[in-house]
Amino acid sequence: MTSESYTEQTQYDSSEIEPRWQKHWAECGTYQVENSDPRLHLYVLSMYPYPSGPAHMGHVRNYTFGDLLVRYKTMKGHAVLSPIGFDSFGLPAENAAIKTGEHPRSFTDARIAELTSSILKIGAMYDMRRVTKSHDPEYMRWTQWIFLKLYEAGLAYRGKAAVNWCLGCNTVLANEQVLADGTCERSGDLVEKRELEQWFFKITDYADELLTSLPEIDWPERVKTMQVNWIGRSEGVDFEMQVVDKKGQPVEGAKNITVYTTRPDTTFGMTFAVLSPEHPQVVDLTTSNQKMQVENFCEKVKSLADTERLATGGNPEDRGVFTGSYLLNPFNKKPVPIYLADYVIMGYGSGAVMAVPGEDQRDWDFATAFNLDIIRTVEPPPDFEGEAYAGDGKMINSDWLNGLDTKETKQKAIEWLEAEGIGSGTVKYRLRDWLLSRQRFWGCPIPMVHCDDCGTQPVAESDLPVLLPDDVDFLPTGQSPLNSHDQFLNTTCPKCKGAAKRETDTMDTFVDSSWYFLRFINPESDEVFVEKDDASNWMPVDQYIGGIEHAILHLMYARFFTKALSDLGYLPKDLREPFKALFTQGMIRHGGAKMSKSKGNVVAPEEIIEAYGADALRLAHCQAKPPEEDVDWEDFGLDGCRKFLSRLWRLAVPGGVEDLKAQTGKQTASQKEKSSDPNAHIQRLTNKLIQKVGTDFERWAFNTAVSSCMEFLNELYLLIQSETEIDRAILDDAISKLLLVLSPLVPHITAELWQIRAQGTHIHEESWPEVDEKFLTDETTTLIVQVNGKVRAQLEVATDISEEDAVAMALSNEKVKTHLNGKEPTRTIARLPKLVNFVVS
RNA sequence: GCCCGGGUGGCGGAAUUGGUAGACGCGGAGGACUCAAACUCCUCUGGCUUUUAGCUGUGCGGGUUCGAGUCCCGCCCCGGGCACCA
Repeated sequence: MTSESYTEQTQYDSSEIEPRWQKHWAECGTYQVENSDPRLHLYVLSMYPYPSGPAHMGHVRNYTFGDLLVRYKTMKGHAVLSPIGFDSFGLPAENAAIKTGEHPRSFTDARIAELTSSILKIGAMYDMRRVTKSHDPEYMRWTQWIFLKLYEAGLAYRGKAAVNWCLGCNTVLANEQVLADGTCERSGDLVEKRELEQWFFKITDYADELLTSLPEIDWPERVKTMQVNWIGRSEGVDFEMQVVDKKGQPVEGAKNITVYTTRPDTTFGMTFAVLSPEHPQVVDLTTSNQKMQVENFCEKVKSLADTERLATGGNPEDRGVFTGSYLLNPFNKKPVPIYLADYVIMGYGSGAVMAVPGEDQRDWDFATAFNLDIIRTVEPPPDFEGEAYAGDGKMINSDWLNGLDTKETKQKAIEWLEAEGIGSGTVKYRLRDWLLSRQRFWGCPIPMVHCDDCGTQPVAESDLPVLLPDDVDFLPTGQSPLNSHDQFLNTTCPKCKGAAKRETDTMDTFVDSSWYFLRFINPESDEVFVEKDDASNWMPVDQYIGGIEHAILHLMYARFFTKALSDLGYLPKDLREPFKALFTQGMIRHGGAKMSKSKGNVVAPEEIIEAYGADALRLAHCQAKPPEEDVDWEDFGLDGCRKFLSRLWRLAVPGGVEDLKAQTGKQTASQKEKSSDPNAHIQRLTNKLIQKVGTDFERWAFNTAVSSCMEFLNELYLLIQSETEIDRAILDDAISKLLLVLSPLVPHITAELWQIRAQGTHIHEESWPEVDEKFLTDETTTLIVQVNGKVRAQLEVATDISEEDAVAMALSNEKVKTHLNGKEPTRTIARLPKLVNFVVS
């Protein structure tokens, strides 16, 4: 076959090439790794997808980046663990069941099949032997086992609390799943507070470590900041105050009130105290003539929705009420009135605060409304008046603290309270325990049993997993069908063997996703959920990739699980963080809006793949924007990407070079400056390309990696079409290297070209090409000549030019002469071989 | 209010250490090929002007420096997170 006829016959046809290679990779197990692999282990993981059907563009973006990294790191000689699984429990399957009657299991299995098939069409490769699914009985068994271990350790408990109830989902939610406006993050429905008995994980035990170990992990700053905010650590002091009468005389039998403050330094300025209306001592503290008003106020607060209550603003007079009682300010021994206010909540600190209107704006507003004293204890800047001063400064009106600055006062005040035996420095967190019960069917059952005689008992390990029944009617009752399923419900008590009822709550699906990355390591084991030694070899995940939407929920929970399981001895002692590095890819929008069915702006990846090919789509994802930024579908240069691939094909296909060269006579030859030695030039460009693409891959700069490849290809086109004589071996080597560096990015076309160029090997078994340093050093470079900082000339000079020569050359340049205007430079700055700058006055 | 990002041509973006601002792609203009068109290939493409050249230009105002998109100070705008949390 002559080269001409080859190019004519084999056009670039992605729809033929891509499925063929995908099949080949799957059959050869190209991206399967063993735990015992002797190469350096690397764990690259994309976030556990919820199977909602065929992949959407967000998935494509995620898996394109992940796959690129897996392939690149494999070329670099690592054994890369690249698994995938499915977060297959959750509400959509159950809602569908209520609508159609189809069991969530078969519904979910069908969605998983769709998602798997479309992920493979992207050309993303995984070790498919390691697939896990949350709803798999074997997986459920270990989820329940972990629950029991946490329960034994006191890290899972049942407790009564005012919890978030989503009216749309008919279940409770974790604090993390409620948005700031009081709606459900999933359904958008209103969330209300209900007093219920629920299961919790004691994540607060780890509040401190979750915070302090953040600096050690390589995560985006903003994700870490979000976690810091969410944990909400504050340092302060708890101290007690005595209940007194108006004159400061102790009230017989009254219990002391504990307040929490972060500003003990300002205590001399406390002119009143405020309790939460839910505070247990409210009734005792209310005097008879204030009784009516207090009761009315508490009623009103109770009727307020959480969102209304937490809303700032409103009339301060309507937001509080006097109880009639007083507390003794221990610093100045003066009585201060006790008020109730809706903005003080029982769930934080002790539900009681000291009010220092001089240094707290909220207290200032309250004091103004109720005509209470305002005493400044920190000297505000001059001309500062009419509002609270929350900044630092010198202490005033504070007796023995006067004259000190804010910071040392704080310390002194805490020491004094501790010495007096009425208080101690404490640290508080905003983080609450993780509420994990869900009143829904399609989740992992909580393996507990309620016995009338023995109370709540854990299911025996040997009886795991507790499975979900198959014969279930899904009715729109708002009740989990488990509540009315006798066979599921009735069981025997693991302790007394008497009749007992099963727990009908299932686990939050975030429980499933808090340990799945561990299961990938030993997916087949029925002895352990993960082998400690293997976990030690693979964990932590070297590169985790996913969306910013999981910044708090999933990422915090998974960190908690890892720490807890490590402390309990089921994971290596030194494994304290699950994800060493995290990359959060940007979201995809379309026409400025989030892609959604209701907006009708969804772009189906499979259609794009049909029209342009998976390689073009992958390329477009990498090229359009830096991967961490949000990107609009309208900014995807699919045509440009497809064009690039066609140009690559034309060049690299056997006979392509000759074909291009044949056009030269008819074409306008390249206007670009011809290099004195085109062969050396190509070798230099080739080696620079390898280096550039490699470092760009490492630093997640896929957009510039693509640019460099395009630039390189353009340059080859020009060189071939110019009259220059090029050594064919050097040119072929350049093309081969281009294919190699592109192979993680566009795996199909490069595999095909590699094969038809008869390289004799499979490109995805090749190593990353070595950079030959000797080609990196340029002999000449462009020297910039500036006069007063403005560019006046560019000179081609030897890279090792001396300062003397450079300055002489620059001075003899006509343009430079013109701008020097006959004057002697007062100063000459030389940064060789890049720049010479003459300063003239 | 506090804490993170970010602001560069018509558009997406590049500039990795303070040293040619606008790489690469899209869009646009012109040309070659063609009977013609498409494809393909080549050239040009921040703005202004008196266009072989000059001036100007990276949200705004200052500053440091021989030199600032990059560093410092003060603002404006956009995106995100947290927020009566005591």
